Amino acid sequence: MALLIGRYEYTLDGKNRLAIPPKFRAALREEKGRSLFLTSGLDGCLYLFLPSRWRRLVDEDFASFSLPDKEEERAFKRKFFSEAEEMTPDAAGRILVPQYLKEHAGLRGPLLVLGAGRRAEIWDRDRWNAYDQSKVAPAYEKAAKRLEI
Amino acid sequence: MALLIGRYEYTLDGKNRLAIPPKFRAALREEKGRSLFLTSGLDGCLYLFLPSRWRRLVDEDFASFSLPDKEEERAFKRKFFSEAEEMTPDAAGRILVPQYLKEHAGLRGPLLVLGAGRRAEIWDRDRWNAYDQSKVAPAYEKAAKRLEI
DNA sequence: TATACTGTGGGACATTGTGGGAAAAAGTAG
DNA sequence: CTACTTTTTCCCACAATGTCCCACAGTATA
Repeated sequence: MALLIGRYEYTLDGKNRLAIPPKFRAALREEKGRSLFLTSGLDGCLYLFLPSRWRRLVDEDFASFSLPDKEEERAFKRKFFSEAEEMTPDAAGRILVPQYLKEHAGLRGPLLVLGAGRRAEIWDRDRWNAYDQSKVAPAYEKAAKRLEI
Repeated sequence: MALLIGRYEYTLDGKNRLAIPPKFRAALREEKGRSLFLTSGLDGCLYLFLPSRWRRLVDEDFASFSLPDKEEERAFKRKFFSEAEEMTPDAAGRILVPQYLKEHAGLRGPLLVLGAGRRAEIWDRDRWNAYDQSKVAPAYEKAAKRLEI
């Protein structure tokens, strides 16, 4: 599977449509399926998966996943599946962001679509900046030093 | 069998009819049978199964299911079958929710139909929100990190 | 400069959610 | 069994939403 990298800035139009970066569209064309999978992510963003990654997630990771507490496991699986959507980009390469996911990620103004390796992430730009300052920047320096980049 | 995912908001009309999300109807059309199976679910919701999943549940999972305490097993199976209904959507894609199931799930105001993988679930929206806050949110982050999504 | 592509907007059409009425079926009382 | 009432099923209606298609200005590419 292609690695998703890069940073792209878009806006949600009046109909809650979001453009997918051309490079990610190209990656999608290389895949077997035609649709992307959009879910609510951690730290207030949305996750976007290519079909191959989504299938692996569901068929392997998820199928064998269990928690000691069955009630917790049920709760997790409920949330995971109920806040996931299969979206096929329209002719202009856009997907539709459902209202509840828009709210989850606090999408108001300009958005960022970030490559994040095996997935992409969608952030409200302001929220990303705040998160970047408070969490990413400090961690990044520390980690980069350990890696000796 | 198709995975059922996504979140959809509806209301029960005056005749206790509930719309089925178009995507789930499409999944039903792919199946051999024409009807959905509705049962009382855990944690105060209703479960909704596609024909193929229901058959597997009854023929395999259920047939081989046993409890050490035979009386408990009998009680469970009684409840399971007696609170299950076979519902065929009408021309507008709605099913009829029996009174006792409506009460089991506390369906009063707006409802949610949630994709939950191999089944769908029907929740009173307020009840889901309470459940989400108290059970799902705490478990979610922990589990998502373990999965390394 | 010309060409292709991208991001964004908007209109036309189809589908959906929801309500209600008529017909059929089931139940009840005499 | 008959006459009447209630419930259920089926069909139609329609506003509102969603989907699909085309448009166009701006940018990058050749």
